[in-house]
Amino acid sequence: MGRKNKILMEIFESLAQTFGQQHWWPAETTFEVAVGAILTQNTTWNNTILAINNLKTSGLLSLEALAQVDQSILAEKIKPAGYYNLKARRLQNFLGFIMNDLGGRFDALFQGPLAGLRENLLRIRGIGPETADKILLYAGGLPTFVVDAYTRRILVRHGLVSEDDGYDEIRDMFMNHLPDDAELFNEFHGLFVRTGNLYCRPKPRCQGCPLEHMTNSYSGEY
DNA sequence: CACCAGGCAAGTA
DNA sequence: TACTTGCATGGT
Repeated sequence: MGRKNKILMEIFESLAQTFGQQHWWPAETTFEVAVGAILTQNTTWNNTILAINNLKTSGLLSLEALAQVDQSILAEKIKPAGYYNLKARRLQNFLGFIMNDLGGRFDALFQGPLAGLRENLLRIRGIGPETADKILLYAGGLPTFVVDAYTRRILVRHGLVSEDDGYDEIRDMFMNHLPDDAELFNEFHGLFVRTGNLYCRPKPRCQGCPLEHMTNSYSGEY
């Protein structure tokens, strides 16, 4: 599949070798995945779990309950995830789309051509490209690539994308040079998150990164 | 104490 | 179009 494919697969193999299977995303249901995708926006996974657990113990983690609960009550429940007023609104925007536009059928989010499904999600206030791709890939099992802050930072530090490349450019790079494989995309993103968490912080703290040996393209920020 | 986290949208010029 | 700002809790 070309040179870019080789580089990307080398990165994937190197990380997979080091960290093994990630089997991301940890959740009991696909609905929980989608809710978690919104709650985790610009927030740590740990804080997201606290919020999800509050929803579970309050019996709010279902289509009907989440669609109907008072927004201020919802906000209180998800407080640990931060931006709670904003995210309560975003969750209910998402639920409104499912109830009003999909007739309450959550699975309809994933039925039809990928591009159209993604556009539908992007029209919802509070769902941007990363959240849309997370929902489609991790809840729907559809082959779309998730680009997050870690993915971007790792690629920039390896000189594979430029600082000002947009979300879709980076996503396209993966999708144009890798096979259309949801399992691969799923694992790849999980591995980027793991690597980013451990080794690729804003202030370079890259010692011991499994990708350290690919020094030919390092830009000197290491 | 300062800084940061798996974004996104609205406001400004 | 390009840049800035608000949103907020919890861990290091």
